[in-house]
Amino acid sequence: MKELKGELPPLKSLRGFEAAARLGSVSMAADELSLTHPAISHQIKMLEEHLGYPLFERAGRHIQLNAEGKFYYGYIRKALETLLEGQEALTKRWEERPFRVQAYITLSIKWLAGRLNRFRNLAPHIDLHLNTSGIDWEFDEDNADIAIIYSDKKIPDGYGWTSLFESKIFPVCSPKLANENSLSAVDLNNLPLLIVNSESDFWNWDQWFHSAGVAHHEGKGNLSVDTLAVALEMACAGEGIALVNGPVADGDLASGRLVRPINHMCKGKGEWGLIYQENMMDDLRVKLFLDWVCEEAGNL
Amino acid sequence: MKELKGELPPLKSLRGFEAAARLGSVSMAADELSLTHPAISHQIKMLEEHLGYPLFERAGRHIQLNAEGKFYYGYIRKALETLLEGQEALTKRWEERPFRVQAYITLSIKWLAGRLNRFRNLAPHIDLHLNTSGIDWEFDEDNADIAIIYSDKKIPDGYGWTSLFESKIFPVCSPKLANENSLSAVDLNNLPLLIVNSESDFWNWDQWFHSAGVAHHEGKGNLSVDTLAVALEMACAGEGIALVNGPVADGDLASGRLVRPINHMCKGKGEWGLIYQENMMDDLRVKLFLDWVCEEAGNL
DNA sequence: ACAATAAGTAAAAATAATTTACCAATAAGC
DNA sequence: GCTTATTGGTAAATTATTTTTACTTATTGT
Repeated sequence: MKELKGELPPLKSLRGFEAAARLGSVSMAADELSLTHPAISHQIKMLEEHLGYPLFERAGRHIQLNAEGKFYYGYIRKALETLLEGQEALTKRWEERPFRVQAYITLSIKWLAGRLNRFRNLAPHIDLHLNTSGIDWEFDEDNADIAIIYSDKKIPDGYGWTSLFESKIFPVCSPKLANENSLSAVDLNNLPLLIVNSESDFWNWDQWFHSAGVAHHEGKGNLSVDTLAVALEMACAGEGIALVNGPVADGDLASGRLVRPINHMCKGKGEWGLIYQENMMDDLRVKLFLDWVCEEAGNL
Repeated sequence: MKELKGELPPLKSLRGFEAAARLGSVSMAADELSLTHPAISHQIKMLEEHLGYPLFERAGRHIQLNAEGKFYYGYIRKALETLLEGQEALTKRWEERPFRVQAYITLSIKWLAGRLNRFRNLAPHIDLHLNTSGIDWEFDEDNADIAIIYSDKKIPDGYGWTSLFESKIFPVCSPKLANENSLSAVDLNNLPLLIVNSESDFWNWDQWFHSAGVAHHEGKGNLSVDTLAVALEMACAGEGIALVNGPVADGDLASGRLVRPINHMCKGKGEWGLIYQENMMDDLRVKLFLDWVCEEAGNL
């Protein structure tokens, strides 16, 4: 796109010119724009001086556009209308822009997926984009407006945090596997564990065994997967024991697809919550989503 | 036309936004507009604050329009282009606007009409409008840019005056009438005089007779007309004697259609000249016309 | 002729824009 | 890997612009 060539008129004077031209009166224009009449008079003078010739006929105590003024008015009016139109269209576009929610894939499948229809009923005008593919464990503020994450770090300045679930770490497996085997923590070492290939899962298993007073020695027949969602599905299928942190197994426990073979539970270092940039609190959609998630989490 | 509704953006910031958006750089925009980069930075900030959301993505030390910014840019660009386009069209229109010349009907017929083609050759781009129908004896500044008039008044402030012809008052008639009659001023009282129904013509006859040392007594067979041009035509036809002031009979005297029955001539109170508003001297067309008329009048 | 209304003008006041001087972040060069 | 140059952002100070106040002129209506 090329550079604009030509000297633009004094832009501030355009409003005054438009109003005075339309109303045929300096005083009325001043009233409309909440200014005094000399201000309008001066604005018109500036514009006429910029152009080099008059736009109004001063007949007695009234002013009226002359032929050139009438001709010019059309352009000014169009330009100002374009500005307002653009602003309006932009605002509409802004209000309809996607609302980007970031959540881990497992939480999305096991907790969000079954609930999101309720949010969409609540706020059908919001164009929600759920982003689960983020490689990042942390809040990706460039690609999300809000995120549900598990964090054990201090929330940096400029970010808001709303707690959702406390960290509850416990093993789950299929009812069949639980019934066929004994129920002490030590015995888990002899069953196939479904290990998720992440630092936090390694830490969680260690922590759980440690808090149960049992040494965690790498058992045989363990399976490593890269997503908890997969591990849970395998647990349902009786392939082994998965360790969950938070609400991701709640649905399967309620339906009986999974059970807790041992009641022991420990806490992780962090907690589940919603994270967002503080200035996003002005955004109505953030407020709505935040309240809704809290309600769903039973955390009012 | 209805009032513009909606709050316009800070108009001064539009130029800065346009340049920065187009160039993708605050500094380059500042260079283009001969400002410093904080000025552009501030303009952009004003615009973003007015809208309530950002238009640029700040990635490191570079800026780039975001999706909304790109969308908005189209409108801003269009509005600014409309302003420039209007200005250009207006200037063109202004330069091509009619050049309005006021002249008495008789001078127009007897002096201007035969010469004007030369001016049109000289300045073919000028859209000359000759106005002779003005009832006014004086300069009608609302309807003319320049006028050729006879004036015996002081030229008011704010007006320019250029002398053309001195006042020369003398009688004319057809050669036939002149040859058939005696040639003394007294005798004119006995011939049919063609009196133009205007104060100045009454005064001219009186003045002429008085300066010739003859009493002017209302003769018989006089004819009153309302335009000197008609009186001159009647004089050509031998109907009587007309009195002229200035160059209006020069053409007919040269061609022999009219003669001066008596050589006596007197002066009126004023002179012929060009009158115009002083600020019109900036107008090239006024200068051109003025010079041309002076040349035609042999008054260089 | 007089008051009332509208617009123009000039100086003062108020407001807005720009610059200067600084900082922070990034990219490039050694 | 450290330094340097470039780019953008910020805040206070300066400068420029806009607006107002107070007054004048001109016209309209009574």
